Amino acid sequence: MTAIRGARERARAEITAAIKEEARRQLADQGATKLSLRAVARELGMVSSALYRYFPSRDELLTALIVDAYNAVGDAAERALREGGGPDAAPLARWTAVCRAVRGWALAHPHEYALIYGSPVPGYAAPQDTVVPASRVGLALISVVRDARAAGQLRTPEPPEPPDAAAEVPPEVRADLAALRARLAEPPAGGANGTAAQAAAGGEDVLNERLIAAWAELFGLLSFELFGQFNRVIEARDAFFDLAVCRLGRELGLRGRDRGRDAAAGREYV
Amino acid sequence: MTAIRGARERARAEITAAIKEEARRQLADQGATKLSLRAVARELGMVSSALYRYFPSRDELLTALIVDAYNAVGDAAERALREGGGPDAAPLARWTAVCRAVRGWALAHPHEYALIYGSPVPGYAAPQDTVVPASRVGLALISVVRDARAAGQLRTPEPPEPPDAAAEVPPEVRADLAALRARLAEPPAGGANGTAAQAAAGGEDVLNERLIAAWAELFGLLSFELFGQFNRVIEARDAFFDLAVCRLGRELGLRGRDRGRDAAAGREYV
DNA sequence: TGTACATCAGTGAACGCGCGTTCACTGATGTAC
DNA sequence: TGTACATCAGTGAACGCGCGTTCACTGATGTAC
Repeated sequence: MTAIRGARERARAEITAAIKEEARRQLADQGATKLSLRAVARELGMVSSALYRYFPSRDELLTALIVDAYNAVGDAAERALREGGGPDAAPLARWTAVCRAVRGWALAHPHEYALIYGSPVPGYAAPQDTVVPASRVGLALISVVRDARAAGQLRTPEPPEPPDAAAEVPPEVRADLAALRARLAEPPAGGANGTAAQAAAGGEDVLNERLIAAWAELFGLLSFELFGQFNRVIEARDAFFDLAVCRLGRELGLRGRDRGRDAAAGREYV
Repeated sequence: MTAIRGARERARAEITAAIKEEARRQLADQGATKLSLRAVARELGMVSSALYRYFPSRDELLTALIVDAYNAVGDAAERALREGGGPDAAPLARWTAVCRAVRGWALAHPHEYALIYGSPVPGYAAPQDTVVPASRVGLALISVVRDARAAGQLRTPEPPEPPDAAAEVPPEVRADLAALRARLAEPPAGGANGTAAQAAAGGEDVLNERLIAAWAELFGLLSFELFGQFNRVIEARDAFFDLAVCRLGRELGLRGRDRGRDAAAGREYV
């Protein structure tokens, strides 16, 4: 990756970008299924076969758009994590900042949202390249909770009332959660982190289940809003979303007031 | 609607049903966007133009499938409401029964699920006919809470801890919730129910916000499971779903144990 | 009960369209000596 | 610095496909008298 590249290489990068840009435009117009190589080429003043110099097939172009979309929403979430006050801000404020950033991106790019969080495109199988970008929003949400705990700003969830055996996290789920923790664990500083991790695990299962469910709820709210299920049900979309994610964060045990709730209503969503 | 109809009318109903059935089959194979009148006709041994005797366009056929899908999942939810023990069963058990029924249908009919809860089909605008069927699952969930309250089986939600002004339901959302309550209210038995409804409203807003958010979370969980977001994250799908909806129900204040949690793991979903 | 007419289901051909992908090709841009 | 060759971007035509929808038509099924 030299800073100065040959003219050919530069041209290639530019045209690749132009193709993706035009493809995104058509995506926003018509949705993923209507996206066609021919139409993109036509709009760019090229002949359709020329696109094959840049993308070996329509599916590869789609994959590139999917990766870009995951990265765009991931960027938005991570920016909110930093600019929402950094690790020192009130955890609840960070949580809602991330949620609002994701919603802001989704409202601004509904078809890209549908591309990655809606029905899978028929006949298209997501390749491995999408896995890491796809996880960025989830990781941002996890960061909020982690940082809060590190700062002693996390209440421990109250046991259910009345106590109920069904509230315990069953072993299969515990295994999933343990695998996740292992995957997310930073490389160990000391030697044996396995046992330490296991010791800490028991108390965390309930929290982690809530966190994953909150992650699903966030996108459930967005999908309902964007895909029309809230039509004739909830019209005060901004306020309802704020209220719901604020409650969610509080249920996770995040401390702090949700500063900026009013300020966010109008301008924060572009 | 006479019970005995002419042969023509009967044939018409049968063929209409056969068309929808074949269309559903293709939907399950390839998804909504690939559904084509020509392919349906071909499979039924008809010529493509013959379908226009039954559906004036592809969009009308799609609409019929959408309505059918909403009704199918609505049926499943309502059946669970009745067979999950009726109004006298423990509210939490009824709640999880409805949630599981919805999931069971979704897993059995993923493409129909995607048709109604996934990305909107581009260029297709859902007509008014879909509104009522689309609301049936939500109404079933509401019933659980209503019946529980009527039976004194509903805990009132605890105020947030620490008390937070942001936790109060803002006026715009209160207006939406009031409109919903009005729409759902049974015709008044006495004369002036307006004031009585208003009096009861204040205490209900928090509950109703949670209920709608729970509704969104239910489908957020299902969409994540069906659309692939849980891949490499949660593999114990049954157990995780049960755990999450059980907690959800408890957070709503529904009393009772979640009976049948173990029994449900394997067989209940078909 | 029988006949004359209207209604309807289904046919087959056609219109016009857009799509993804392949292939042999022409020039222009880069590279090695 | 100049020349010979290789690499690459883009062209234009073509293949083969499937789609939604229209239209004039043929028979069969129903209805009114």
